[in-house]
Amino acid sequence: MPARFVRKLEKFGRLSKAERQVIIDASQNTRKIAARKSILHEDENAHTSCLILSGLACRYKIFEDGARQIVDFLVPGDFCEGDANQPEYHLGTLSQCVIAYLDNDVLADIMDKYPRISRNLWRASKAEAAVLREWLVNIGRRNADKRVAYLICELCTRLDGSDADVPGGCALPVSQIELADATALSTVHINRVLSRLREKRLVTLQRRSIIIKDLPRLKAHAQFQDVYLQLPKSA
Amino acid sequence: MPARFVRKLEKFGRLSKAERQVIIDASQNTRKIAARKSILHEDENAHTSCLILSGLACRYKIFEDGARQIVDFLVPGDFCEGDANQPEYHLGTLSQCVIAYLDNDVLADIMDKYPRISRNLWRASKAEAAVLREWLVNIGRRNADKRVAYLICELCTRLDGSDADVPGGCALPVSQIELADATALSTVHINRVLSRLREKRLVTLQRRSIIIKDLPRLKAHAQFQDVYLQLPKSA
DNA sequence: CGAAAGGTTGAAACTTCTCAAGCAGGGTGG
DNA sequence: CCACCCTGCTTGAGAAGTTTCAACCTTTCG
Repeated sequence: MPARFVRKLEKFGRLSKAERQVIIDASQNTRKIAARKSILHEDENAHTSCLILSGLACRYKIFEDGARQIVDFLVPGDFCEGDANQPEYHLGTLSQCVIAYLDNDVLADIMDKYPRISRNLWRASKAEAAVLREWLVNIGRRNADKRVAYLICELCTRLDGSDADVPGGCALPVSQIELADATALSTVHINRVLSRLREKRLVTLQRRSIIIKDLPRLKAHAQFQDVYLQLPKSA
Repeated sequence: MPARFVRKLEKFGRLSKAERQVIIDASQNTRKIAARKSILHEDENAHTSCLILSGLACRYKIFEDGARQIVDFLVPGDFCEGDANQPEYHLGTLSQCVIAYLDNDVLADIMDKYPRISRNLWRASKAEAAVLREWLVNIGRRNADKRVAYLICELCTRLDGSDADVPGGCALPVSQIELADATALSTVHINRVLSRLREKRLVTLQRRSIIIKDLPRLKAHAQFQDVYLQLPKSA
């Protein structure tokens, strides 16, 4: 595995480095997936887990009318799997991703062999729940401007360091449509919100990506506190 | 422990009955808590877990201006704990509750002794995340009428059987203010939504509680699907 | 070169919120 | 026992935020 993947994984794992390595070693295959593709095929959904090695992915729900709600972003180091109990939810890539796949049976064996893995998967899952709660509050109680700024801060923080091109900030491979799907706003309104953020020189826009050059300033503007992300203290 | 607690626990546990029993046996103490009280004192937050034996509780975030967002309900059988990484979040009761408390150190010992417990806590946590995703979608994408109906359906389903007074339905010990806090709507608007539901004879209102006599009809109205709750198939 | 996808802008409509006032019930102290 | 108060519920009217619709522009890609 290329060194840069490992570097990324160390920064933001919800599992420890050693635990991720166990999963990577047991992985049956690693695939490179293009942007905007499904991560799990229909038939894999119920019995396959995966570990994001690079790129940006998300979990989303599709409604009958085609509307979409993104409910979580997945960054390098995140462990995820399909859920047969949420059949309308899917995992998909936003940028090109490299993903390690693992059959759930193999995962069960690993958990038998390394009891700490299941305990730490529990911890990781609790961390995921903390992020979900924060999204809930964000969508439920913050107005459009703060909501968008807050979400950008979260994503940028979780991706921190994985973007060599923008030191101290990052380029998010997210279109305005996708940002609307994640914040539960219309694309038209997202566009107006981003225009205001651009006027304040907090973000720069490019087709299909959002560039943040001064993350600390955006965090101050969004009143963003990152405790809930449970980052390593050294960061 | 009274038999009715056990009966309730069997219906809706996210942990299996046996696992809950292990936790109950290890519990240092069980307390009866009045309605609208905090479940964990400030100093317990970081090192105490609990298991709801009866009653209805919730997790919520308090904002500086006093506003509140309820992010989850806790029903009998649910396992929960404080989270030092989300200092603005709290656990509180809505009705009178009986709760078993457990020190996290003791929980760690249990997990060493019964490896399956940690694996199933992981499963339980994933189930909790599924509920959170559904709340996110509910608040993000449904209009006030559907949102309220949907949430009532979820809560009623999770509480199913614990209300002997309303066979086939239930009485939710939730005020309009609390429902507003959970759905991210204003109390004024909740009142108007509930008036419409009452006109359609889908709910009956009492001071500080909402009574559903015909849950199947309300579910049809809200287009509520309960797969995500992962109920036992026998139900 | 044309088509498709993403972004931008304006105007009107709609949902929900806020403010404000009043009502109803339950509990408490005199 | 009554008066009062506090909390929760109800209703109206205006304001605010967000969506929808529609048109057009820009970039990318085949």
